[in-house]
Amino acid sequence: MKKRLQHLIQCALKQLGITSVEVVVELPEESFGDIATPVAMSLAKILKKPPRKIAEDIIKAIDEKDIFDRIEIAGPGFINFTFSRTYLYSELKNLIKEDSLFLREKIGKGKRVQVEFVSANPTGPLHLGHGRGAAVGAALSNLLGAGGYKVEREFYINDAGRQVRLLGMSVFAKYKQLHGMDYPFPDDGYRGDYIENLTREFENQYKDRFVKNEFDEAARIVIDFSYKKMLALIKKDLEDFHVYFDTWQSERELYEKGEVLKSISDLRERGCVYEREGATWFKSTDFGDDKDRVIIKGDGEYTYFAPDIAYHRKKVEGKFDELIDIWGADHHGYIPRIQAVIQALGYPGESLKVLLVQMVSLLRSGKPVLMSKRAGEFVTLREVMDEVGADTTKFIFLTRRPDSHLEFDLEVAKAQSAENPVFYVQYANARINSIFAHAREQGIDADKVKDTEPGLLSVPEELRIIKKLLTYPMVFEGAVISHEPHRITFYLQELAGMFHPYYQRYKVVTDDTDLTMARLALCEAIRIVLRDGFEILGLSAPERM
RNA sequence: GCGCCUGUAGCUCAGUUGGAUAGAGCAACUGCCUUCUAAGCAGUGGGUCAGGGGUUCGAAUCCCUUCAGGCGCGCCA
Repeated sequence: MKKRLQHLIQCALKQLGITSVEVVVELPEESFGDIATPVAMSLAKILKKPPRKIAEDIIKAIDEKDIFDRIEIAGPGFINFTFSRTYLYSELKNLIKEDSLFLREKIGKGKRVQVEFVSANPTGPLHLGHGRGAAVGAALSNLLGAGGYKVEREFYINDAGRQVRLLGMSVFAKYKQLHGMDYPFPDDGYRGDYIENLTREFENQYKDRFVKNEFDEAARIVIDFSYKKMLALIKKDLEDFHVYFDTWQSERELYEKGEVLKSISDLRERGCVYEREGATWFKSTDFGDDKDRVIIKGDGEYTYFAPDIAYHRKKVEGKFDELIDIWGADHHGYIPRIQAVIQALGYPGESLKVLLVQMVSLLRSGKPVLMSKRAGEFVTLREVMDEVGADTTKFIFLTRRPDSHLEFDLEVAKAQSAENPVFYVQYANARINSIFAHAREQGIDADKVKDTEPGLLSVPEELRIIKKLLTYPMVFEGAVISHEPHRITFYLQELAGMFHPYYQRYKVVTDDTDLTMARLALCEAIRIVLRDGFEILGLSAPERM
């Protein structure tokens, strides 16, 4: 629809001797028309003519006027187009016939993109902030996949370094204590019920095998046991949240394969690494960072940054055309140094797009829920899923821009779980489903909707819905380009908001067979679009509610 | 102190990357189940788009500035 109009206007402009102008097309307020362009206004400056006069000339030069009912100039120089019914019907038929092919603009053209998200430390269960990252990352990945990209969803596992070691130490201390020994708990150790459970599981498997050992002697086994259990827990949480990954990149593997060493010597050869005060530094200030960063500490240990250099080196040197990292906004200060690494390796800093997902502040009845990881007190994604529901939780995340600060009130969310907009949208799908079931009971061959002529659809509600359906590809395209899945969410709410009143007012299945078929066709089209949206957003599409 | 994000209806948030009279859900109030599912529908009220300047045909949107909130500025991760 959009492309067709752009093409028509482009041709008209060519006739007027104007080329190389981008034709902006937008959806106006309904009373003005179905689709509009402000192009005459933006040409006013260049042509030094009044915009309304330019608009007139454009309209005169447009071919194929028959797909429109009206073309009008309005306001300061908008051109508003209203489609003819014939055109709407034929497009509706195409939609039903082509299904998702009709809906999804193939913008990616097979380009390979990697989306890395969640990447939570395997030291405990996922919390709500991870949930937001998961919902957004999954939806964005699905969106890009639908938009013609080849998408790889990656989870980076921090299975080396201090945090998993600390996890192991925490479990080890608890294990010793379990055996009645007085053993110091690490200062920054992990606490909480899940550590107790983990310790019991560990004891269950190894009995008293390590009671006489110091931590270092058992380190590898305790650490591995613990983080693997935690990782399994995380995987289970994600699975129940209906979020899936294609690859799991291990940090430890980067060490073991020598990638960390290699990437440092690579940077060294490029003259971007130096020694000072016993430490090894990366000269990130050469690439716009505000200070240089330590890679290897004075005590010979790697910083967190070191494997990240290797990791992102692997990314940029990999097979991907585009790279997207989704991070919590609290890591935003980390962007310049990672992009410095990328530039130091000879790639443009924009090779990596970092999408920041803002903080989630958790409330209960308006009061902040204080979360202390240290004390092991935090509300997990699982608790919220259990309390509020997975679809509802996701929907709350997907009705907001990623960069908006989110207040998640458990009580409100729970209260809304009955009234949540997600059900409103899913209910539309369920209703359509039962309409079809009913139609079949009446002996109607509902499978024929694909060949039905929708010409009998004539009430205003029907035409409005058809027009709405036909704008989906535009909304979809905008969502893909801007990396904003939430646009789909809002669209679905609007579509459902048209369907429910229609349902209330008109019966689909009546004695009039032809009209019934036409209306079933409309329902089928709505269902196709709803399901497409659900699929992208990672929401379930219940057949009945 | 510096950097990033945010500020839109009582509350939670959209606003098609600069377009026309700023929208939705919740909350409040009034009605609607003998009908393909009432998780629904019809209706009412609700705004100094944080404040102030600027850019232009046109600003919630872009620039400057003030205020308010969040986050970040380690040889932590």
